[in-house]
Amino acid sequence: MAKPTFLKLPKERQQRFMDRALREFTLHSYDDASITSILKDLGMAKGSFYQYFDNKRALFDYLTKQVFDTKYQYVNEVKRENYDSFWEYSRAMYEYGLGFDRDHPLKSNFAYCIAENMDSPTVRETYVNWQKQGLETIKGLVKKEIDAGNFRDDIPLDSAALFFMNMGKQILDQLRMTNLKDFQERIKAGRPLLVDGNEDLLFNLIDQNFKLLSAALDKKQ
Amino acid sequence: MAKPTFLKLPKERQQRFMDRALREFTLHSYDDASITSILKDLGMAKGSFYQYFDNKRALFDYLTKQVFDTKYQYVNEVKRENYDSFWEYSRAMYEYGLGFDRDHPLKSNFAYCIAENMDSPTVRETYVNWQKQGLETIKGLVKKEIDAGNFRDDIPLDSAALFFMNMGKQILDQLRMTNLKDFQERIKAGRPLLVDGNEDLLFNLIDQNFKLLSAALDKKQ
DNA sequence: TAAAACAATGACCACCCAGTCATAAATAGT
DNA sequence: ACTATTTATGACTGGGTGGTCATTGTTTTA
Repeated sequence: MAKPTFLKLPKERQQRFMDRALREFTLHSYDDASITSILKDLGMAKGSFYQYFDNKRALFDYLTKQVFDTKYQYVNEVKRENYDSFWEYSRAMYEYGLGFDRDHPLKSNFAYCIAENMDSPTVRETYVNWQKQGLETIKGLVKKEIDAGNFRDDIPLDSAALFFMNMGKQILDQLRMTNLKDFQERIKAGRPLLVDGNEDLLFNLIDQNFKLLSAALDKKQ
Repeated sequence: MAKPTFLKLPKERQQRFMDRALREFTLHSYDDASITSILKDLGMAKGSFYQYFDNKRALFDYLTKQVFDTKYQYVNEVKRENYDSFWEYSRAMYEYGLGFDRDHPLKSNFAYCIAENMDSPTVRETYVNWQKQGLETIKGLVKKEIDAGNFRDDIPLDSAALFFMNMGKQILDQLRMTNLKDFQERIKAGRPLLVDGNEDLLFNLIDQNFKLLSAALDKKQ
C-alpha cells in the first residue's frame, strides 16, 4: 500500500510523516482529512506524497494496517494458559491494551476514532473487515471456554462474542460520558486516552462489565 | 433551527427538501455532505437554502431533531404496564421501532447512519447528547425493574443500561455482518433497513440477545 | 390598484481539495 | 568525474465547497 520509495526513506522521516498523518485522520473524518494540510505542516511538496503513496486511500489503509498490527503485537503477548479464568485472561488483555495506549498514543487515538463513530462511509468497509476479523478471534476464544466447560453450552455464540467485543467500546463510552471534555482534549493533544495515573476508574468499569457478562456466560455451579 | 420561511413553506415542498437532505446526510459524512448537490438535484437556487436555514449545521441539527422526535413517537406508544416482563416490553419496543423503519425509511436510515460510525467529529457532540439522553431514559427503566424486584439489586446500573442500549446497535451489526451488501443497497435505495418480510431473523437475534442479558440481569428465583 | 411584505434567484467570492507532471536536485554506481 | 537512477519539487488543472447579496418575482394587505 506504501510505495517502495516511502519504505526506503530514513526511519525518522517516515516516522515524522506517519505521526502527522495519523493525527490528520484522528482529528478529521476520512473525507475531511486533508493531504495538503499534512504536507503544508511538514513543509513537504505535494509531489513527494505521490511518490510515497498512490493516493489518499492507500495512505489511510497503510495507517490502519500499521495501527492494528501494532496493537495486535501487544494483545498477542497474553496467553490464555497463564490465567485461571477467562475473566482474568481478559483483564490482562486490557492491561496490555493500556500498554499500547501508553507506548503509541497516536496510534491508539487513531484506532479509537475510527472505531468510535468517526469514520466515513467511504472507508466503512475497511473498518468492517477489521471488525469481522476481531469478532472471529473472539468467537474462537468463547468457543474454547464452552468446550472447556467454563461457559454455558447453550449460549448463542455470535451474540456472546459481540457482547464481549462491544464491551471494549462500551467502557470507553462510559469513560467518555463521565468526562467528555477531558477525553477530547487528550485526543487533540495526542496524549494517551487511558493512561493517566487514574487507571483505577478504568479497571472498576472493567470489573463492573465483567460482572454482568460473567453472570450471563459462566456455567452455573 | 429552521427559519420561519422554511416552516411556512407548502408541506409538499418542505417534504421534498427534507427527503433529499436526509439522503445526503445518510450517504455521506457530515463534512462530505454537499448542500450544493442537494440544491442541484432539486433545481433550487443556492440563495433559497439560506432563506430556509442559517447554515449547513442548522440543517443537520434540524434533521436530527426531526428524526429522533419521530422515532420517539413510535417507541413512546409502548407502555410498561401493558407487559408482564421487562423483556416482553422491550420486544414490543423493537416491534414499534420496526414500524418507524417501515413508515419512515429515510429517517430510519439517517438514524442508523449517524448512530453507526458514519458521522464526523464535527457533529460528534450532537450525537453524543442524544445518546446521553437515551441512556438516562434506559437507566430509569432499569432502575424501575430493580425497585420492582425483577432485576438483581447488585448490578452496576450504568453498565447494565449501556449493555441494553448497545444491544440495539449490536443486533444491527449482526444483521449487517451476515448480509453486508444487502444492507448497503437498502440504504442506497432508501428502502427500510429491517422491514422486508424476513423479520423472523431479526426477532431470533433479539431473543438470543435477550437471553444473554436476562441471564445477567434477572433476579434469580 | 398601489404598496408593502415575503420568497426565489444565481452570479460571485474566497477558499479548499486530490491528483498530475515536467523539471530539478541529490544520491549511487562505475 | 560522469552517468544513471532515485527522490524532491511546486506550479498547475479541474473541480468542488459554504456562504453572500443585490436583484427580481410573487403574494398578501390595504
